This record gives sequence, structure tokens and C-alpha cells, in this order.
Amino acid sequence: MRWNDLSEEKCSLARSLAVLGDRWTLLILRDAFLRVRRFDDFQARLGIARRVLTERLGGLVEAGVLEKVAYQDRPPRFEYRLTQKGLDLYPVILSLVHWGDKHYAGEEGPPVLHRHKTCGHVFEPVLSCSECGEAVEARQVEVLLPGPEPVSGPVSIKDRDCA
Amino acid sequence: MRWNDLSEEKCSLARSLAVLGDRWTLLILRDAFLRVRRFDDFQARLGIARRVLTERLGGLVEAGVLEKVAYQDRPPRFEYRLTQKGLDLYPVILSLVHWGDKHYAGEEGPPVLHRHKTCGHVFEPVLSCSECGEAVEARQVEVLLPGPEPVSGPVSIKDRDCA
DNA sequence: CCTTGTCAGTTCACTTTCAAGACTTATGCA
DNA sequence: TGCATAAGTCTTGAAAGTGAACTGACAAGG
Repeated sequence: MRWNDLSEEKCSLARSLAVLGDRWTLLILRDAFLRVRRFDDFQARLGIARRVLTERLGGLVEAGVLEKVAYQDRPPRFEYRLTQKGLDLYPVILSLVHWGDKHYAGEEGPPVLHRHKTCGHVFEPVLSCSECGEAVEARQVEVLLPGPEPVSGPVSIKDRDCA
Repeated sequence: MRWNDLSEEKCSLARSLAVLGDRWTLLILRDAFLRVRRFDDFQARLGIARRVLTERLGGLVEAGVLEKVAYQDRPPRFEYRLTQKGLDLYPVILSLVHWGDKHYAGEEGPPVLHRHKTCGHVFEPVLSCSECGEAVEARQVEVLLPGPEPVSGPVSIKDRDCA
């Protein structure tokens, strides 16, 4: 399978990974959420090869996750900023961070804490159900095929291909 | 940077990506959540090169995300099952799926729906705050360095390296 | 002027990883 | 005996990543 074919799959996870599934992309986005914006800052913080960084930033701009904005004209200089589509990735990043905190923090505890400005508390991210508000666990979720109404109902693995 | 060095970084995102950051790994886990368990089933569904699948499954077992269980002895046959650590990845997967649904579902809508058995409704995943229960958005979160009490407080980018 | 420095990339010579499919081993079934 | 199944292993060319040096446009200092 060519990697680009993923974007044509009828699976939202595959389509997301066509954009994000690269080894560097999520690290670049982590820094973007920390308000890193410039080529050389990304490069210095990540230690990524410059050619690869060029490609990744270009890909993220093309995908609409970042936008390239000139911050001066002579000489032309640009910065990369998260779009709303990029900001929508925050749950992905925070879930990954939380999983790392849970399973890889040593005795020192997690490397950083997060404070929710809205309520003022240090918090942990919880993935919850939009309908009942309870935390969602894997085995409490059933996958359904969409569609007006007809056959649908619980679907066995063989009926579908996708998460 | 060698990829393996990531696991030594003092950043939970980097440590998570050291395990999951590969192009195939999350697709393998998607299938695992759909209760795919056997080598040939993964291979046929994903179209992944068999050698790469061997490596990835081995890596996930080593990381404690999957466990390899014999389901018969002669000939020896194994299946790969999610551990609790693996099940803990559900928020990551679901967040990625939801982002794909939001930004890549065409007119047909998302390829699958999720039903929360606990409450019975089709739902969307919401990342919420463990303290106040509200949905968390990127720009409402502040990063703090942990520690007993001393200096800490809001941290500027230069003070930390990590998400 | 002339040098040094900054920033956003390119280019190049290499190394590593991946892809696709044939092959292997152990066994049950007809 | 011959075929099928499952879980891999092996081989080989193609693709992607790496690190270091280089470029081009400009600013600042002596």
C-alpha cells in the first residue's frame, strides 16, 4: 500500500493518519500548540532534518492544519500557525500525552501538568460521551453503520472495515 | 535524532510516539479494537508487508500494549490481544477518528457511528476536564511544571520543552 | 564597504526502512 | 499423497530519512 492511498480509504482513522501518521508530524504539532511558529525554532527544538521539516510543514499547510503567514516582507519571513482545524487536534495530542503520563511517568510524576483556565484546576483529560457525559471506555462502545434507518444495528466485524 | 531516543525524552508525547508514532501501529490498533487478533487477519485487512507486521506486533507486545496468547498448541498458533494498557489507548483512537469524521467526512457523513452502550445513544467523543466536566479547548489550557510548590506557576515557552 | 549574523529554506551523499511476494515449518483433512 | 491453514522468514529494489554544508535576501556593526 502506498501511504497516500490511506486518504482514500473509507475510514476516518486512516484519513487522519494520512495527514498525521508520520513520525515527526505530531511532534511538530506539539510544538505548535506550545506556540512555536518559526522554521528555525522547530528545527532547533526537534533536531529534525531541515529537508524533512520543510516537507512536513508544507504538508500540514496543504492539509489546512497550519497556515503560513508572512510576518515581515524584506527579507520575506514566514511563520506557521495552527488553523481551527489544527486546534481541533488538541484532544488527540492531549490523549497521547495523558497515555504517556499514565504509563511512562516514573517516580517523578508527569513532566508537565495542565491547568484548565476556565475552572482554575489542574486536571486530567477525560474522554466523555456527548450524550450522557460519562467517561467512555472501549468496551462500552458499539460500532454502527450509518444510514437512514434500515438494516442498521450492531454490526459484526465482517460487516465493516473501519473504526 | 534516532527514533528510539524519543523514549528517553522528558516528554510524554514523545514517549507515547516512541511506541505509537509509526505509520502502521495505530492502524493495527484500530483493528485490535475491532477484535481482530490473528496475524493473517491483520495482514489481509491492512495490506501491510508481513515483515513489517511481524516487527510492529512484536514491538507492541514488548511495549505491553498487546499480549501474545497461544490459542492452540499443535501447531503453535497465537493471537494478539489488547492489554489494559492497550485499552487505555481508546481515547487516542477515538479522538483521531472524530477529527477525521469532522474534517474528512464527505456528504455521506462519517463512515461509522459509535453507540455508548451505557446510555444507549449514538454519541461524539468530547475531551473534558476531570475537575469541572466542561469540554477542554486548546487555548483554555495552561502548561505548568510540576513540583512540590516552589517556583511554579504559569510557564513560558522557554522554560519548558514539552507538552 | 566588509564582515558577521539571521532566517527559511535547498542540495548532496549517504543510511535506514519499507514493499511485494516467494518461501518455510508444522499440522489437519480428504 | 496432496492440499489447505497459520505464523512467520527471506530477498531485493524502491522510497524515505539523516546530517552537514550551502544559498539568498537582508540587517547591524565597525
